[in-house]
Amino acid sequence: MMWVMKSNVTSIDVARLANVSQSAVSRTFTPGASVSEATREKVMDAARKLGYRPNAHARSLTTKRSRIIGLVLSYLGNLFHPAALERLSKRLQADGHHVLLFLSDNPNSDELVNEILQYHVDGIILAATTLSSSIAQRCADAAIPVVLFNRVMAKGSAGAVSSVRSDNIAGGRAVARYLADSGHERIAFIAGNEESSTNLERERGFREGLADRGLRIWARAVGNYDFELARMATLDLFAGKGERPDAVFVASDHMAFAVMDTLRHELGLRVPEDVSVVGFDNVPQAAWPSYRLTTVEQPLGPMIEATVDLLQRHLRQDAHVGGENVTVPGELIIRGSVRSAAVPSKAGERRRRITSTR
Amino acid sequence: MMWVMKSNVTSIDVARLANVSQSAVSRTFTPGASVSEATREKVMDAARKLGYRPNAHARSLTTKRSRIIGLVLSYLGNLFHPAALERLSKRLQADGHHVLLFLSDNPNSDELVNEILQYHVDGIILAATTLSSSIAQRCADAAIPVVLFNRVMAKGSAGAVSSVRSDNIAGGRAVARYLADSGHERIAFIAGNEESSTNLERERGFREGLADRGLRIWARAVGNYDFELARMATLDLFAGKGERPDAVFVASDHMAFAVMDTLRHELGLRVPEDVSVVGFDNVPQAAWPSYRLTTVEQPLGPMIEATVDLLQRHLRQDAHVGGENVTVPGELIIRGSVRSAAVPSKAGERRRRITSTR
DNA sequence: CGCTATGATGCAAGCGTATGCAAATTTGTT
DNA sequence: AACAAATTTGCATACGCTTGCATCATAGCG
Repeated sequence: MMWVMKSNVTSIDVARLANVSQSAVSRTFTPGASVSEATREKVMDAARKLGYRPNAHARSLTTKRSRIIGLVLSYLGNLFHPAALERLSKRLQADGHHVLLFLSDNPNSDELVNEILQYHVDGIILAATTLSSSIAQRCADAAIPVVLFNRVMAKGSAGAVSSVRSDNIAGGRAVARYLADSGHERIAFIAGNEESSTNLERERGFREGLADRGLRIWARAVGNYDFELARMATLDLFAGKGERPDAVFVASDHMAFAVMDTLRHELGLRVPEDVSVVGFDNVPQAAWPSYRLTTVEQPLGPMIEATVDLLQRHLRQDAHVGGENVTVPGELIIRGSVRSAAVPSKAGERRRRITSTR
Repeated sequence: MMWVMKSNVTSIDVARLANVSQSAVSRTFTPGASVSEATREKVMDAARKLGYRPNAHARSLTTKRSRIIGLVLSYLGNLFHPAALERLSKRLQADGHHVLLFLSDNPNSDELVNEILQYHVDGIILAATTLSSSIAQRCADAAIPVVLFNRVMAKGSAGAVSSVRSDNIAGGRAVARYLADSGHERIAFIAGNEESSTNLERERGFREGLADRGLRIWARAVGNYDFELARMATLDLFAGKGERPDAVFVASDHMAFAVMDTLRHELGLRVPEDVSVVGFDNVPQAAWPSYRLTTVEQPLGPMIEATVDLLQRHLRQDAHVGGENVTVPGELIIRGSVRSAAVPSKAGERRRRITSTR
């Protein structure tokens, strides 16, 4: 077994050893090809002896499929991203795909597009909130399917780019109603990246929800999905000596942690007694006892499934399928960061279905 | 500019349009090849017009270098991993490499090795704490350089596999001394994965450090680098009605958060007043106000540099360089989770150089 | 037993690029 | 102006694999 460690073992070597043609070797390693059981075994034996593995580059050169998916992220600091990355990656691997990872916060991504396309990836998943949409368009132009994860195209020509996201609008609205219904009046909002579709939608839903209850955003600041900036935003919002917010809706859990920490440890305020905090994403840390953050779930499982499904569908049909936008419903996860009549038991949490946007 | 979106533009198409040979095209895109300025421009023009990008697969078929690095991780739940992944990935990209990501907690990784090797990656970075060492060996046998990140080979034949880690032994020892010197007597240890080299070394250094001060581990439990298991371990350690630990050294920050949360929110104990907690890694969250965790730094910057450097060196010399083991020194980051005479100011932290192992 | 489906096999032509070699061109030198 | 040296260019082949096509062996059927 694998005595030879010459790493450039080719199908020809195997063929020679097995006394068959090179095609036979190729066929044994091509699922669904026509090979008799006899030769298949001869080939496998020889292959094992030589430590042969088909060369993926040569293969994709002829088949024009690389079984590689390009995955683009901006950074992993926001805890939602590693979680998404991990599950996406494992899911794709399970499907026989492989993930070429691109980490880039540089929206001027001519470079990026080039490098991705050089590898003739079968598809691209764009999970970078901040990347310009033009990159998506350029990839789609190159006739390779693109699906936006957790974001949508700014507007205009959709091309062949699809998207998957949770229902940010409904989520924002649910938060607004929940906060209003539990008696809050001076409700602040801390935005993420103001350009991002996620923030836009969450804020919009939030505004609408407040309006439904005859309220409006009482104060607003921008945290740009960053921990430190969220801290500054909090200090801003609570700076004056006069009236202060009695609740803050934060556009991401990651920022919400900063907000809670700042409130508690810098401003000496209690959460939720003095001020309520709600986040968005439901990252694992939101359930940690230090935070017990009430938040809107982004249902990773369904989002991943939808993403992979879209990709698969694009791959099967060389017919140019138009872009499709999937919205997955989430739930409001009620933990302990909001003051309300009925506080859930110490470590418990309640889940509340979010009614669809319209 | 790029009117044509036929994606299979080849160097031949470009050659035709530019009135040169295919070789000329190839040469313009090969740094260091011999092309006159005149033809280079003709080629570039044509290439731009057609939207040409060299096919990476074809290229690596002939050059036998893919500019792809395989990066293997087990999971991203432990916050040290995403941080490492992000910086590694960006560093490699900056070097013109690309990252093929493999997420796998399955140590029976015949599959994994196969899939990696099919892509003829230029090198492999193994950052999965739990993966069996045999996989490293098998890759090294295939004559492709392997560097272990944040872990070392169990033992035995080193082959061409190198490793980079921080000085876990010195770190563990520094914690022991620090805890002892600040007056703790009943010092507990919560282990990570007991097989992992990181845990082995940290625990060993810790034991040695305690011995230096005439102490020994007062109680011990296993958290297996998992949040929930660390919680259980904590409950275990503090179960009895009698004497309890007055300090806990936890083998990773990620588990340390669980420990602090459990101590504070389930057991009603104060940190650091009632019990001190020290972690390992210095992940970003360790600095968050809710935790202010005293911990041992794993200096990501230097570790990344060392890793990339090793890789580069292996790539340059086709001569089979033997394995090299790099150990990067870290520092003890003193924040607020340890009771001591001099508590650092509210938000501050002190850094203390760790003297080398020997 | 002969004839036709059916499946297994081999041949050879690509897939898109890099590169050694020889020819052609430019440059430099006297 | 003539020749040597240096540089640029094109030709042709190789990289390792897949796949259409033709051939061959086998089995199925009347």
